[in-house]
Amino acid sequence: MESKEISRAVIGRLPRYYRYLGELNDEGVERISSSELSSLMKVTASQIRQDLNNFGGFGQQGYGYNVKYLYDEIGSILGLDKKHNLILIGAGNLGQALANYVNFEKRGFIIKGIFDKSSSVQGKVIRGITVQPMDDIESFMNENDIDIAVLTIPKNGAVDIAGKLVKYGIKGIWNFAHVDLNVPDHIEVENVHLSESLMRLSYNLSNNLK
Amino acid sequence: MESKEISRAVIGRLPRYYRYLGELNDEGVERISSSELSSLMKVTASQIRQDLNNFGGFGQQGYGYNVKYLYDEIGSILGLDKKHNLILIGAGNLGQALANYVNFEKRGFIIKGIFDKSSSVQGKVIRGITVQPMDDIESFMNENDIDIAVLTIPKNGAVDIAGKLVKYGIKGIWNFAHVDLNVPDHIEVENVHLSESLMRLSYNLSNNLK
DNA sequence: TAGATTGTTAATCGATTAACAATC
DNA sequence: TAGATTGTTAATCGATTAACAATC
Repeated sequence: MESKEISRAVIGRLPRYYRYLGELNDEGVERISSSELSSLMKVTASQIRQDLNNFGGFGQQGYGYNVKYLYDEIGSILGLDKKHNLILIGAGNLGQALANYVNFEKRGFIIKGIFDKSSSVQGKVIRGITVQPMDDIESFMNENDIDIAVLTIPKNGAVDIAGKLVKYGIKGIWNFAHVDLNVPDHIEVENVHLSESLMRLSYNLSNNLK
Repeated sequence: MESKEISRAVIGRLPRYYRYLGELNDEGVERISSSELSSLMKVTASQIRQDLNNFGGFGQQGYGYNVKYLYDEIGSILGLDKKHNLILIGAGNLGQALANYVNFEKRGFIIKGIFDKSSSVQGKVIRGITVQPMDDIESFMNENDIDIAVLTIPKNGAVDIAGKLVKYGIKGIWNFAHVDLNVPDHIEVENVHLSESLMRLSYNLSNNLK
């Protein structure tokens, strides 16, 4: 869709803009300038204008940005105006926690199926969805229009399952397993490596010079 | 401890080095060169050597790096040779999932207390720990040597609680609440904003040009 | 119109990659 | 010693910040 390549750094900041604009909108704020937003978000106004101008001129000289309009625009850039059907692989503690996360559904991410290899959770109902065995993933994906798989299984099984998901036609994987998945280029992987996050905190605690 | 300032980018990569080295070590690999590790991790050998040399010369010309030694060194740089006591604020789905995450304890992160404002979970035992009311945080922190608070509560309460934690002497906050906490400079905050991660995936799905 | 603030170009800063002398 | 590979300097690349002309 976009012709020029947008840098990873810019994309990484979009959701945060989206969050602030959503809150401003909820508070009834109608317009905001890059410098007001800048002091709110603690980034430079220059960066905000540069970032936004990767996608088009959303503002108006002498006025600033219309909060609601910019919020919607960033939402659509992020693809939040479309529905995404998900399956959840791994119904352990983390999987169940994510399944129960209300906010995802609000943003158009809808969990359609839950799968687990352990027969002790199969048949269990989580958020109205019955946990199915792994072998049913293929037929489930054929019958449902699934975009995204959420991988909340231990690292050992993850690479294997990821390979299968690719074969079945998955488009994106939200990977909580503590491995790097090796999938073809046209599959998007977003990693959430919680233990790495905790290690960064640990480093900063040990080396805090401030 | 360190005198020169290490860039955020470098620190962000350390846990991944640590993971790969741990796996190599488990496989019985004794030595590795930057170029071997480079092709394994899909980063440049140059970057590996630059990154490591921020902390000292861990390698040997003509030989490479000793896997076990480098693993231990990075572990200690990350502060994983020390124990960290944690409290968990918010015993909802995500909080419980994290409490049951076995690997943290293995790395020296030990959950000492769990707190929740809802009386319906207070008294419940999670991983051997009884959920206490929020009002008990202060005395608990006085009696126990707590470094890190894990914030798994909705965004509304989070800023407030963070402020209190700071008063009670917390050193670091692992923040899963969907707000930016505004704490003094000497407090380390590591954010895990799951919905922002999912939005990035969504963006990449919509704009995948590959 | 005058004032405000964007969009955008230019300047700076920092991070990554390349190259190679040092050395095991 | 010769070969291999690091540690480190220099070159390149990309991202951030500053500045200002365009324009609402």
